[in-house]
Amino acid sequence: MVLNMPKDKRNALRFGIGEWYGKSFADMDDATRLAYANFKADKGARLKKTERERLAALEIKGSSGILTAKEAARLAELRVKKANEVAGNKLCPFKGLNKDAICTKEGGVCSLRLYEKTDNGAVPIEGERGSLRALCPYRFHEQQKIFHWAGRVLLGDKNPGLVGEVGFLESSESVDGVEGDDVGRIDMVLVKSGLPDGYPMQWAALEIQAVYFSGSEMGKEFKEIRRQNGTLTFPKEVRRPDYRSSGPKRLMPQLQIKVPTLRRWGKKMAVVVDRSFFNSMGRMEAVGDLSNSDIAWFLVDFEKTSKGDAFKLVAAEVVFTTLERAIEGLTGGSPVPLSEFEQRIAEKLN
DNA sequence: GTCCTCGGCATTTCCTTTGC
DNA sequence: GCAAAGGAAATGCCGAGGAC
Repeated sequence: MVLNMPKDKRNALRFGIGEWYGKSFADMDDATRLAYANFKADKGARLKKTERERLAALEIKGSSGILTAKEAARLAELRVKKANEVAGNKLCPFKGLNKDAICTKEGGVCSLRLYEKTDNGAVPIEGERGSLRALCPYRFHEQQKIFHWAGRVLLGDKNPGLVGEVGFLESSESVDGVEGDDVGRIDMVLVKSGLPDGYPMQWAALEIQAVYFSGSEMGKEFKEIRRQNGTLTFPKEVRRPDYRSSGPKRLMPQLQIKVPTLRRWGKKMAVVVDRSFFNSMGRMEAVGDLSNSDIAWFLVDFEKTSKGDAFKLVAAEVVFTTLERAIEGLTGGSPVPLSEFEQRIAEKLN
């Protein structure tokens, strides 16, 4: 951890942009860095979900040549809107499900990376400490590797069906709410394919957790990149992956709400994080086999083989845990003895 | 002064309902 | 079929405050 080193050394290390619109920040040329820093996405040109779905449906129907005049006009209109969307935005190379999918993350920073200050600017730290910290959940969608991986491990099917946003908790009637409203959703469900009709459905829930950052807004970094004409310089501001916000605050409540129900149903929860995220948590006692677990942690690395290559997502390791051990790990510490805690209270009273 | 945690507001995304 | 409006949940981000 950065803090566990001398202060002068700490000041020479900062987190900066790891990947920007899918490309390695350290390896891109100055002109590209400058162009990205100047880029402003045209949010107004983006298609709505219903428009996107309608376009896809009409394209399929149109390929068989049986569109009505009204449908053909609508298709032409949506194609123009799609072209405008692509022209006014950057593409995301990781959203594998949609062709020409655009990046919708403000600023387009996919991941952070640690840099060391040098006389001439900065160099990225290599090795484990220099690994990418994914900021955007779509970073994990690269070529849908994680879905193939999780499907194979949990369902014995490397090409499972994918379903998003499925409501699984309904509210009770209350003064301010109506009974039956969805109050909780599972982000993604992997469904085993190819089962005979009437055969019990086999599926697993999947959560992806990227890390948020804490520190100055990225806009200040973009401003500095413009000021330096795109050269690779040491990050202007201090930022760090905010594992406390991402783990105990975001991921832990999700697991506490969803896993008990999944456990009653005899289903597993897959959680996909990068290795740095997992290592930032407290130690989790693993169980030896999927059958004894509630949660399967799918840990990924981001590697590149040579300078200039894009980083590739690599399936690194699967760790099986119970919910209880996962909560202990996410909490990230062991309680102090009661006597020590009461001593601390006494010190604050004095 | 710097770093880290965490509370909470803002924004995004999605779903449902309604009316044309 | 489509768009607009409204609401809910999830996510993203900022900044205050405490520790060092």
